Amino acid sequence: MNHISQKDVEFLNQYDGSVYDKPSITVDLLIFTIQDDELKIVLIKREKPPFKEMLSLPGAFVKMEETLEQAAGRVLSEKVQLSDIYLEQLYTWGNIERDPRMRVISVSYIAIVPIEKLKTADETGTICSNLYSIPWVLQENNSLAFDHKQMIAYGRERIRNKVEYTELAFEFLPLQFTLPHLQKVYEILLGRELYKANFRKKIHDMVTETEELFLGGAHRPSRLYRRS
Amino acid sequence: MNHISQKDVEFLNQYDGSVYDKPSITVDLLIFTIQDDELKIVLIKREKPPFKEMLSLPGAFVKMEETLEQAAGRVLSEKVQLSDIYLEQLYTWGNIERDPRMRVISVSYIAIVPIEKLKTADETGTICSNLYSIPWVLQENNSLAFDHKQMIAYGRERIRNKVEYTELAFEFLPLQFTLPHLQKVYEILLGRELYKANFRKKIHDMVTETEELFLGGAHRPSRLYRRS
DNA sequence: CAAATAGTGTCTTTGAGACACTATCGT
DNA sequence: ACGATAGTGTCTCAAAGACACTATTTG
Repeated sequence: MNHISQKDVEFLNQYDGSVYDKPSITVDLLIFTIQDDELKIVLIKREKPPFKEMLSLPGAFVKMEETLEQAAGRVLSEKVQLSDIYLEQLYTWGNIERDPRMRVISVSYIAIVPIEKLKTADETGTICSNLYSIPWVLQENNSLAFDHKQMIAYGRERIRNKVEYTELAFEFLPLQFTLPHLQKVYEILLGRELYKANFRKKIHDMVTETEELFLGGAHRPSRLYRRS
Repeated sequence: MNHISQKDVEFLNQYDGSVYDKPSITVDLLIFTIQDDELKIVLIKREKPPFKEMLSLPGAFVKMEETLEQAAGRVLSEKVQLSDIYLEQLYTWGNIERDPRMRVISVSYIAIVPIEKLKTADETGTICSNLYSIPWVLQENNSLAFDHKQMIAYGRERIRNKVEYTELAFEFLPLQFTLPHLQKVYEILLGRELYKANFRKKIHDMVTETEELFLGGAHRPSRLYRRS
C-alpha cells in the first residue's frame, strides 16, 4: 500500500504533485471528565517549541497503518489504559497557519471518562494533576498552544448540545449512580439548575433502579440506578 | 512555510518519520439540491481507475496553500460558479483501505444549492444532467466509488436531523418562496407529510410576507415570503 | 359555479416548568 | 425530635398534533 506505482504518480500529478508536498495529519484529543462538580479537560504542558511551556491538548501524528479512530485510541491509551471509553470525532481543523512550523491538519476527537475510571487508571497521578477546569481554560486572558482553545470551546459547545438530545451525560458516570448525582452532571453540562421532579420525569425511561442504596452521606441515602 | 528546518525534522522523526510518509488529504463534496420534489445530489462518472465508470462525489486534493474550506469552495466553484452557497463540514474519513491505491484521508463537506441557482449557473447542462435522486443512490443494490455511498448516507442523516432544529431547509429555496413550497421542502427532507396549519405556526417567526403573489398555477395563487 | 389549492380557527394531547408536599436517613 | 437530603403529586402553561372550516383563484 505504501508503494506508489507510475500510474498513481501520473494521477497525482494532475493534482499539483501532491505526492511530494502533503500536509501532515494529527489527531488531538479533548478528554473530558467531571471532578469536584466542574467540567474538566486533560491538558499537557508543552516541553518543546513552538508554544513551549504552554498548555495543549494531547495529540499525535496519524500513522500510515492506523485509522483516525485508532490514532485517537492510541493517544488516549497513552494517557489512560482503559477500554469502553466514549470517543467521537469533533471537527477537522485545516487553517494554513495553525502550526507555525508547517502545514498540519488536525482531526479532533472528544473522549469522555468518568472521574472514578480516570483515578483507577492513574496510579502515578499524572493525569489527575493535569486536569483543568473548562471555565478557567476558556477565560479571555488565558491562552493555549495552537488553535487548541478554539477546539475546546467548540467541543464544550458540542457537549452542551448533545446533552439535550442524547444520553451523553451518562458517559461521565460509573455504571451505578444516584439520581441526584446524574442531575448534577446535567446541571454542570447545561450550565443551569434543573427542577428535581421534572428532571426525574425526563430521564425516567433511561434508567433502571437497583436494590442498592448509596450510603456514606450524612443524611438520607439515595438509591443507585443503572442505564436501562 | 513549506521549508522544513532541521529542528522540525528531528521533531517529526519522533513521530515515526512522518515527514517522508504521509497520508494524502482530499475534500469530497456532497452537493445537495431539490428537483422535481426529490432530494438529489451531484455525482460524476469516474473516467479512470480505480472504480472506473462508477459514480463518485466531486473532490480534489487539498493544496498546501489553501484551507479545507477553500479546497471545498474550489471544488464547488469548478461545478457552479456561484457565491453565497451553504457549506458545512460533514465528517473526516480515515479508513486505511478506503482508496485502494494509497492512504487517503477525506474531509467531506455538505453544500446546498437551490435548483434555480444551479440551473442559471449551468449553461452547458453538465450539472443538472449529473443529478441523482438520493433514494435511488442509497438503494441496496447500488454501488458507488470508494466509501462515497456511506458518506452520502451520513450526509442525508445530518440533513434530516438539522432540518428539525435549524433553518437549514431555507438553503434549498431561492430568496422568495411560497409557504406551500417551503412545506414541501420540509416534507421531502423529513420524509413525512406535515399538517399545513401546524407547519405555518412553527415557521411563522422565520419568515416575512412580501407584497407579491406567486402566479402561474392553475388555481388560487400563494403569497411569496422571504426569510426574516 | 365547480374544482383545486391557499390559508385560518380551535379543540385535544403532550410535555416542560414551577412549586408544594411527603419520606427517610444520621445525629 | 431535628436538620438535611431524597423523592413524589399536581397545577399551569406552551407547543405539537389533528381536523374542520373559510378564502381565492382559474376555467
